[in-house]
Amino acid sequence: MHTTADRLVEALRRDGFRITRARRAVCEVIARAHQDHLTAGDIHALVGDDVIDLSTVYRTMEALEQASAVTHTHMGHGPSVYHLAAGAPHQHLVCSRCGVTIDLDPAGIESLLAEITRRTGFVPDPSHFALSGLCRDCIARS
Amino acid sequence: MHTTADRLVEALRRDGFRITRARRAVCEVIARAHQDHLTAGDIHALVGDDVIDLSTVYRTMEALEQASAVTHTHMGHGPSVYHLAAGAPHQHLVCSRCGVTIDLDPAGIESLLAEITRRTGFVPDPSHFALSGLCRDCIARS
DNA sequence: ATTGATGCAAAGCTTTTGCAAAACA
DNA sequence: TGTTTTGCAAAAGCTTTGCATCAAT
Repeated sequence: MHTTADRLVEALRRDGFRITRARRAVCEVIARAHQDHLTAGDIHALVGDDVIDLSTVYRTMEALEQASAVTHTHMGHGPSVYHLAAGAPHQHLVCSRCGVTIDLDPAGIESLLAEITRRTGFVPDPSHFALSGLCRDCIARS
Repeated sequence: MHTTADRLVEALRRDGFRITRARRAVCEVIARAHQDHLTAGDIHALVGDDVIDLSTVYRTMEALEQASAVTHTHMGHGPSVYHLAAGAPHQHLVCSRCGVTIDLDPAGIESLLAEITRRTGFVPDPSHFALSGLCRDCIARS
């Protein structure tokens, strides 16, 4: 039985990366919090600020992205967030007033993304940038 | 007959901002390049690096946004871009391979946005973040 | 033994801020 | 004159990089 961390480590190995203590630690942290969106700083703190360097976190995430094991999303202001590539990619909605983020299941917007492709030839990657706006609660409050 | 620059200056005045040489210069630059997406650095260079300070550009853009005369869009990597608020807001598509940006007529995505609102109560502001993906040419090349 | 990865420190890039001097109303 | 704005310089926040040392294969 493979844990998620093991699968991440395997992905790195498969892509020719060496397996180090730092990389294993990062894999364990992001596997454990696999539902969350973690910034490089979050990952650094979870591994332990004094255990590995922040630059090593960035380099490890770069390796994991190259191995197609994780992706990152730009959230506008603030830092980018990383999440596992496994599972359906989703669109992030971020409220410009209260900052809450919502993960939108891609199922319902696929045909609409296809419409963009039909008109422009452009194939969107909805998971790479968040979509800004106002959440239901902030609208209700205004 | 009012020029676009005059209209921007008026918007500032209407909002209680003082009209200074620096602000007038910024208004003229962004009015002249009204179709383009300019970064703060672009605007600074167009006004003249030695004419006003870059921080003044940022502060002027903040004032213009408060006056609802311009908006800014996050393009992911690179700096944010500013453009006139006049005219229909549009979705920016940015190619993650070649960097080209495409302005998508909002008519093409209204149904997508309405669908998101129907499901989540979230009202997206499509002009505030770009949408990443691959452009037609980069797809053809691969 | 080779090659790749790490830590550290420094820098890059975009954006923000504090403050005294200058400009506007 | 009274307040706002500017320039300058510095810093903040995120991310990248150079390089000598260390670890993995």
